[in-house]
Amino acid sequence: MTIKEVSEKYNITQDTLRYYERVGMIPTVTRTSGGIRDYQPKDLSWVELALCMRSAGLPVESMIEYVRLFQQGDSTFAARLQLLQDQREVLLEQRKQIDETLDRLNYKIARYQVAVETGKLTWKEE
Amino acid sequence: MTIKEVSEKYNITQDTLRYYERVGMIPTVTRTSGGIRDYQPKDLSWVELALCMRSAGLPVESMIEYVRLFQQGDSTFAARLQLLQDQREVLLEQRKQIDETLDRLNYKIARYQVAVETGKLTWKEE
DNA sequence: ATAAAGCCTGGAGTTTACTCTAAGTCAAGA
DNA sequence: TCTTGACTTAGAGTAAACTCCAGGCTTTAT
Repeated sequence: MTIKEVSEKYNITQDTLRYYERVGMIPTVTRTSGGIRDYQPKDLSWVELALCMRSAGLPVESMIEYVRLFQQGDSTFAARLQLLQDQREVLLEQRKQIDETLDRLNYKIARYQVAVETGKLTWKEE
Repeated sequence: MTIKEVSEKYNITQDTLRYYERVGMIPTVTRTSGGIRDYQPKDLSWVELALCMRSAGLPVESMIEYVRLFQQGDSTFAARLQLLQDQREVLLEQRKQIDETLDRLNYKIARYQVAVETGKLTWKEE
């Protein structure tokens, strides 16, 4: 699969795909004899994992570290487990923040709906 | 309340408080006759709102726009409501992404826990 | 065979959200 | 009054994550 096809499949730019590879967020992608990227299923699964992590807001650096550990082989199982658990904690905390903000937004939205209908505020400022 | 006290209360730097004010993410803070910031309850509630939005990852720019609308007065109720609803959509989507990533992380964590115990992988790569 | 399109690398540029610095002002204690 | 420490602004600097560009290969279609 060419980089163009992959970029269209996942709706990201080719530059981003090259960037992910360059910084080590995914391992080196399979190449043709001419040096052109030819994404194999294994390469795609790394791209998918990287996109999944990034879409949740996890830092590129964590993914780089995970790939680094992966490439060091089976002796890094425990370290990889720890890294994944740490990232899970980050996400749980992030989700908590989002839920708190959603509560606040919902409250304000409800008040503004009344304000829009009646033309006046039912609370003091902000 | 001095900027030092506010920064300690919310655990952010004084620089960040000044930055939020400078870019218009919160309205101008009350000053003493000498020009020094003296946060009033109303100023604090703006700081709180700003921090709440930022902690959920919402962009500074959205908050700036909200403050801008707020300062234009009662004619902007509908626009403010729309803005808040848009931000809610962003957060709901973000939470969805986080939940998907959490599912993936939990799956990998479970497998690595087995791998750490047995010393070998129970799946193919990545 | 050659032009055009697509891909390559290395490196520079951009955006967002701070963070730091410099040079100066204000305020409380000796 | 003077000094010391906190505060002020304007502007420069930084980190993260892309994004763009130049100059040069590779492949495909004519």
